[in-house]
Amino acid sequence: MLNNIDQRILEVLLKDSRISLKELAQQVGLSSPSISERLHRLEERGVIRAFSIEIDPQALGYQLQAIVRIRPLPGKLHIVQKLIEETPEFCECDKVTGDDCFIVRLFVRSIEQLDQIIDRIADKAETSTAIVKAQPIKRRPPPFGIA
Amino acid sequence: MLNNIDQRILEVLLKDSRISLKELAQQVGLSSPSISERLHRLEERGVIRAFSIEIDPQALGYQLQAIVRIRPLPGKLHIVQKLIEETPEFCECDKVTGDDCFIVRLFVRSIEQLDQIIDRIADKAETSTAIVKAQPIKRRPPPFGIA
DNA sequence: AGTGAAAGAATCACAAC
DNA sequence: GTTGTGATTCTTTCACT
Repeated sequence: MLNNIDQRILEVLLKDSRISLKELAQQVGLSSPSISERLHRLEERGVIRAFSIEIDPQALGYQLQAIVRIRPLPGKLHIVQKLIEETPEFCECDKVTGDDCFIVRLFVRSIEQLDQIIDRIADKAETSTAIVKAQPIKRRPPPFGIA
Repeated sequence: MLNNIDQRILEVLLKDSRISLKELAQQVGLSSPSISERLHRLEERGVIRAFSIEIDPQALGYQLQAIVRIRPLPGKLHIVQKLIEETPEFCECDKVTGDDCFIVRLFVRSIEQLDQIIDRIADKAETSTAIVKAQPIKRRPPPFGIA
């Protein structure tokens, strides 16, 4: 799927996407133009979805993080989904199989804010809230070495 | 917490972290040197945790995504956590309050692989697996406009 | 926070393997 | 088909305002 050079490019860019092509080229042992072409190909193929930044919620005052399972009441699915999408504190939302229709990640500045936000969907869905105590894996891409 | 200029810098960089300082400066209406200084301050303050890339798991052949709730059996907590960390297909892991000790995100190439990976922890923990059908919110930072 | 000069990097056309 | 070379253009950075 990906050769060794592409893998190393991805590894370097995951740590620092603003690195210059020149330095990236040196780290993987090729010239800048060839790295440039590989980069564009990785973008075209969709392997690199975006060059972005990671923002630290804590640095913005979000002291609490929760994962909430949401089971909309009959007929309320679309209203609930809309409410989730329009509440910016919900930062991840997965529609899943099984009892829980949505599993969402919520950032809040306080328990009071958590309560407020959950309350707003309380009449449209059943919810189970789990406060995040630690993050053994904060976020990483799936392996691209194999295949 | 953040002034308007910093907010706009973050917005632009979220979409493209490889943008040149010059263009970034034009988009927010300041000169390159002042943008450069603001960038460094945002990094030092920890607001920008990293300049990185988003890799698309689908482009790497991961057709399935699951969210798994994991309740280790008595005495098995640390073994289970280690197993999760060492299995690279687990790409997110939150240790949470409540019955479910861990909530993890799992990328796999097939149902067979999903079964294999879940089986490896089946004798050490109870698990509930929910297949991701859609992602109404793929991932976004919490609001930095307010406060 | 802006200006201008010097250093450095990206990109393009083209050559080589 | 992919990689390297060198010229041109653009960007970053630094001293100074």
